[in-house]
Amino acid sequence: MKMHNPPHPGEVLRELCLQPLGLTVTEAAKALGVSRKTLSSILNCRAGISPEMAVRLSIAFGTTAESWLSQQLHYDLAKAEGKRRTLRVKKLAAA
Amino acid sequence: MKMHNPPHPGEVLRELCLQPLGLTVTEAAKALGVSRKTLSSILNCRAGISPEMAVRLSIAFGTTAESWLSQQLHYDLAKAEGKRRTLRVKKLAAA
DNA sequence: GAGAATTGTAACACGTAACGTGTCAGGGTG
DNA sequence: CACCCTGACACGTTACGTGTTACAATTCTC
Repeated sequence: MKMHNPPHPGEVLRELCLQPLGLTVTEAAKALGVSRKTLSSILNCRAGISPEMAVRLSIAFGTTAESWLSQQLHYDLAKAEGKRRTLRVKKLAAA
Repeated sequence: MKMHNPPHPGEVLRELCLQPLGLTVTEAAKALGVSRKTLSSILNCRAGISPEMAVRLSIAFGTTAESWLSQQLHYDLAKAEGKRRTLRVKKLAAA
């Protein structure tokens, strides 16, 4: 069940929301109530989906905020898991 | 299926991990490889579970990192949803 | 009761992240 | 050519996670 290469939510947003509707970044940013740069950063994988942004997306595109944050979670988690072996942690309970 | 009052992961951590094992904050912090303050902030709901912390918890307590981040997600989301009506967002697709 | 351990928390510093505004260069289109 | 869209950058603000240090309050132990 592990996602080895979870896509950045920005890619999904662009391909599943903006492109099908023929929306430009400028238009979408305006509708979402954020700056063009903010949306651009997300679309280009330079920023993550914040909880507030997830709610904005859920309003604009009729999806659930949870689905966006869940994608972001798996993306962030994949990176954190990559550092698992570098963390010095003692086991406190049965693994 | 909505979680109206998702508990802060810190409460869960204290009640389901530290207390059953009789661990002090100092001991647990040392085992996790973080400062006492960092763990204390989480336990007292002043800080969230970061992806790296989730991995640390998964190692120490034999749980999954995803479960911790998922709890944090729902906690953060509940707060963001509270501001849903204050966000000026235009609908771009069918709700 | 006295001393030690535990805990919460405040102050300060640092790195990172989200967000805004402004600007600029390149590409497409009227 | 002029205009719009886009990506990228600089700068500033705000917030958060983390560490260190320090202090006060509580609790445990002798």
